[in-house]
Amino acid sequence: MGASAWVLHVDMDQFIAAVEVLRHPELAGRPVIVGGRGDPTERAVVSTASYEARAYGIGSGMPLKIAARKAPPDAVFLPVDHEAYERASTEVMDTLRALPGVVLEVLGWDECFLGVTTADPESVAHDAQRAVLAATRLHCSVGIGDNKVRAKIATGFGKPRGMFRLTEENWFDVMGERPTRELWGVGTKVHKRLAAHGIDTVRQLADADPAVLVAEFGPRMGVWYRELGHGIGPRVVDDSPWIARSHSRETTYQQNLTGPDAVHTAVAELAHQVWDDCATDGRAVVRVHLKVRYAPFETKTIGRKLAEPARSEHVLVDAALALAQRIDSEREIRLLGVRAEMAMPAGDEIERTPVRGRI
DNA sequence: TCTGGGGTCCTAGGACCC
DNA sequence: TCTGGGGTCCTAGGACCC
Repeated sequence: MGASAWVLHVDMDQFIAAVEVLRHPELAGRPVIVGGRGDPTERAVVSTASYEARAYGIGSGMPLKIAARKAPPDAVFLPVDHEAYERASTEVMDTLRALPGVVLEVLGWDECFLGVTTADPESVAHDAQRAVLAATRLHCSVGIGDNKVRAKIATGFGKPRGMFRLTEENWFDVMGERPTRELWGVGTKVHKRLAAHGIDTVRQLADADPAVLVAEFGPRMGVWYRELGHGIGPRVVDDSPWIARSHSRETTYQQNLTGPDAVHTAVAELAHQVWDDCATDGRAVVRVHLKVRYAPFETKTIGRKLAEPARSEHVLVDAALALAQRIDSEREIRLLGVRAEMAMPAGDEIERTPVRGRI
């Protein structure tokens, strides 16, 4: 059996909760919920729940208030500590990058793709798990696939601490009868729109009329979703350094905000923070957006391209404040956000793919 | 039941030009 | 007076991901 090209998807098990338990060994075995500032009465959501907490139906993205209601008395709520997870993440990625013959593409704090040519991908997956555990005392699961889509989906079948292989050969056996929602890139909205066409399962999506999908979702996404049904996806693992296309800052207010003065102050502050992020990258700003969430939950965005790329803070702040005039400051505002798109380096003709996830 | 913060990419529709 | 067809750029909004 000769060597061939494989994609491995490495995903840390309950990463954030695991990092917290390493620092606080006395929390081992207890339901740990990390989110916001660690105060379950605030407007915030769960970043990660430990397996013990998941047993009570608590999961990522859930409002902390709901989590608090479901949690048992011995549950622990902790604040998010970005720097700690960043450090742990760097250790994990450096460890994996050092494996012989692999190309590593970072997907997020706690996951990455490894590209490797081998006759025995399971053995590489084992090496990856052992190396990460030895270096960081953290466990991970590995999906093995013949492309990124299959590797990514495979990981879920390997959790926790295991591995799973998903390829063209077993794709329909494993995924054919499962709901389209389980595909990477199909969320609740698309799941519903597909169901309206009688498409509920992965196999039905694979067999769907491309013309119907294109009419519903457009030329690019329509074609993409059908390919997802077949488990088709990109195979190239790209280790080129990440270049952010934009930076943004947003805050949800614990008490709704209202009035022009409050809006002006908040937008100026956010724009200032965004400028710091862009300045760190050393790149000019080409476009500015404002995001407003009016209570109860109506989101609006307002944007404008700058007349020319901006390299100074006051241009960004002024542009944001000009856009802020279009906010209805008489209404109750839950959230404000400022986003700056930056000029990309010349020759940014990388192929885009609807599979997202890089954060 | 109440919905964070940081991102990426896609699409619709209008303005404008030839 | 009523009016085509195509292309590009821009804004707004939506969906998804971790």
